[in-house]
Amino acid sequence: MNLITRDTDYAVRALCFMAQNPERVVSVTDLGTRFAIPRQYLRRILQSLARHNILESSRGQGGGFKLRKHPSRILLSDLMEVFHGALDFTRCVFRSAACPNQANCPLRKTVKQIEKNALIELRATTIASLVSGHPAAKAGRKAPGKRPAKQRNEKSR
Amino acid sequence: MNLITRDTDYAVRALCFMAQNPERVVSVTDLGTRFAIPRQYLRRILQSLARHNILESSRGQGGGFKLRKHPSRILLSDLMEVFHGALDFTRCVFRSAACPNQANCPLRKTVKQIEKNALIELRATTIASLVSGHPAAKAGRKAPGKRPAKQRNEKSR
DNA sequence: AAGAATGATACCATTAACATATCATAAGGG
DNA sequence: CCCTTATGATATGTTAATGGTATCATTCTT
Repeated sequence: MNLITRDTDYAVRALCFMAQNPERVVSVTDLGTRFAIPRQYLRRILQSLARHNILESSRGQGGGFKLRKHPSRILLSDLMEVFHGALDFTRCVFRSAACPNQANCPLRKTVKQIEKNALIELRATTIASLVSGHPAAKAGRKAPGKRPAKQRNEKSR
Repeated sequence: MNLITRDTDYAVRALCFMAQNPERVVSVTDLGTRFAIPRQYLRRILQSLARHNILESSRGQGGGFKLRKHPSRILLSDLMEVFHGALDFTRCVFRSAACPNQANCPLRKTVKQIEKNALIELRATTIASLVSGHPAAKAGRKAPGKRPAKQRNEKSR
């Protein structure tokens, strides 16, 4: 029942740093020591972000990662989706055949609505807004930028 | 990252049935077959609710459970708290010493605010609102009733 | 006294979360 | 050219949360 998992948390820290140091290519080793994040773990996270076109990577000596997108185009919800797949607060419970009235289950409906509202806020939160300290927007504001085509997440393999 | 776990789901189904059949004492066996919920599992759930004064239980032949509170006084958030303890979407991640700037971490702040909004909606959702099909309230409405003293949840033992 | 119910609690299985290890490949500097 | 430093990909291990079962004790009704 935790909204933000460690993957997302670590990703945010790394991305915020990169947003504050654009152009610079940062290695996992650097970031790992800087934020006291387990090296291999952070590495897998950044590799995922690279696969999802959020980061750009370069190999070899002097290699590392840098942002591929503008910080205002990297949404908190994007990161969560990279690690968990499409956000769905009602996932397992209702998907199971156990629930007889899938279609008009009142609990399902309610939770879906709550999820929808939370999603609006998660989409309003970007790396740029986190860096600037502006508390993003209250629900209702439209997040900037076009939403690109859906991509596979790191679990579904 | 799932808001509603099976405990909560099963609890809601059982409580909704009881709300529609007040005065009636229902046994676990009855509810279990009625909703195709594993008997022992449901039993543990209802026992928890009884310990938390949401249900009233009677033992022996003809015994079972019935509501101790009016359905409008049973909040969805109450049920979630019974099974998970105080709701905290930012639990582990930020609690860990790993985060250097606990106090003014921008991600933490943002997620706290999102949590707060979700909580308002979870508190506006009651067994009564679920039964009636009225989609509870939009964020901002005050949930009815006084909040009783804090109780231990089922995990912290 | 028998049977049907809950109270309490111990136990087990599965899955998700968190983390590490390793082999392959690529780039740069001596 | 080879050594070092980096990522790409992926296999494996560990711990905690979730979902579920079993059992003994107690209580109430008949």
